[in-house]
Amino acid sequence: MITLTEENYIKAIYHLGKQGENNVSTNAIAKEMETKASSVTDMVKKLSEKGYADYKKYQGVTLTTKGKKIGVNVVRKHRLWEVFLVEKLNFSWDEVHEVAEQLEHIKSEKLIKQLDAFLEYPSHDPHGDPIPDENGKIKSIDKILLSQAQIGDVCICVGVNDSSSEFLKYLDKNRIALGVELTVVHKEPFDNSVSILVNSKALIISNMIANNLFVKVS
Amino acid sequence: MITLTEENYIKAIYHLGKQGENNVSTNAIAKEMETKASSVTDMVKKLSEKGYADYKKYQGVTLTTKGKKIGVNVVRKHRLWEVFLVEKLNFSWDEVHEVAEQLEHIKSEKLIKQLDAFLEYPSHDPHGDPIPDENGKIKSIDKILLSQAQIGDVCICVGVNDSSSEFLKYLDKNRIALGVELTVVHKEPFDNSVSILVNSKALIISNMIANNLFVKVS
DNA sequence: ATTAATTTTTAGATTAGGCTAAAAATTAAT
DNA sequence: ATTAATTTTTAGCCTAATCTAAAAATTAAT
Repeated sequence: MITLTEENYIKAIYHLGKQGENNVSTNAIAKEMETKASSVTDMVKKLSEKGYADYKKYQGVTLTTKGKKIGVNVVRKHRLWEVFLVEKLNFSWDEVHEVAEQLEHIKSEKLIKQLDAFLEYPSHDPHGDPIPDENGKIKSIDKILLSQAQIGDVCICVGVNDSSSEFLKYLDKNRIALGVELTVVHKEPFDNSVSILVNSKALIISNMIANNLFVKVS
Repeated sequence: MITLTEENYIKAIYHLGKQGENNVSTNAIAKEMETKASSVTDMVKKLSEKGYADYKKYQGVTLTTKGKKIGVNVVRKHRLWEVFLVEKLNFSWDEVHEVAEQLEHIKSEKLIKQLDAFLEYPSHDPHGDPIPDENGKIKSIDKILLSQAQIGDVCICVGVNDSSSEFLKYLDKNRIALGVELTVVHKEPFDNSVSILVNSKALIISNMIANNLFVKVS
């Protein structure tokens, strides 16, 4: 049996390794998990012994197939629950993370299968992130950061890079949501800010914002 | 902060003390929690220190107001989740317990408030047990065990005493569900079995079954 | 009212996970 | 190519929750 803590470490490694491909450093995991590097070393050894990860001293860690499977499944559960919270329980997209962090650890195949069906097999979570299918397959759409879009581009907002409450509330305040159309009017070279047209209103967006908003050019 | 284990002990004490009124013995808790008496002693001391229970050596334990509040809230969450699983995710009443045992520990006021609304404020769970309201108030209906009903009584099945999967499957097999009408035809003094009419069919029910089925005489 | 049986508590160990401080290895900088 | 800085690991200790075995208290039985 896998413990809650092990599952959380696997999730962290999964995210840091971009789907668990690259070597992930001890310090990176420590930062992500808000714990000390020494604790990470211990846990990473254990994950390695249990067959969830490959680890060599001082070389960082990668997930095994078995570990990746767990990682992607936690992500699947997290995102399905987020959809549930927003669609069925009227949570807003900046409120779901904390609760989904808890719900993602509930163990029941049937629960997730039925939840998926109940939600009508959603493809993306409320932040635009793709929901892996039951085999762990993720279909990603070709999205770019708003900061990469060209002047004149008409695009649809499809996701956020940062899903912190502060950022999401900023977007709400400016009536930017997934599915909303944006037109790039001007890009200021001095500070890399972007002037856009959204909901037929002009809006100037800082580089920081533009770097955290995913769009699809239409 | 209360730990998961503490919460589970409180729940056990709550149930054993019938809403936490009576003194509960160490051994009773050990049996309920499937653990050793010595572990119970340790935990009960801790609950007492933390103000969730009153405990005197060799005298058993009772919940404080603070402890009862937690106990009743766990029960509320457990039963609401059971309703969700049956009503929305097509679980059958014998499949919900295990999953609800996990879901009952999710911490989020808003989650439960919204879930309650989403389910349209159910008064009872799928086994006929009442769902405490957000203030912990439980409205109990006047139900009796089928074994207590008199010959000629026409009654409605309103709950189960034992909610083990085996018992519930027995009921399913015999088309007995909550809301179903039963007529008591005969009570056999020799073995205390009960002959009933259910769905216009005659059925003989053992004393053991009759002792685990709650009905309301109409 | 003693003795016997049962229940409960204590004492001491164990396991999971985490921490601090020091040592070892790696990487960066002169 | 050494020295310096950083990262990672080790060693030793801590807390929560558990266990076993033995001791103490309570309850039951003669």
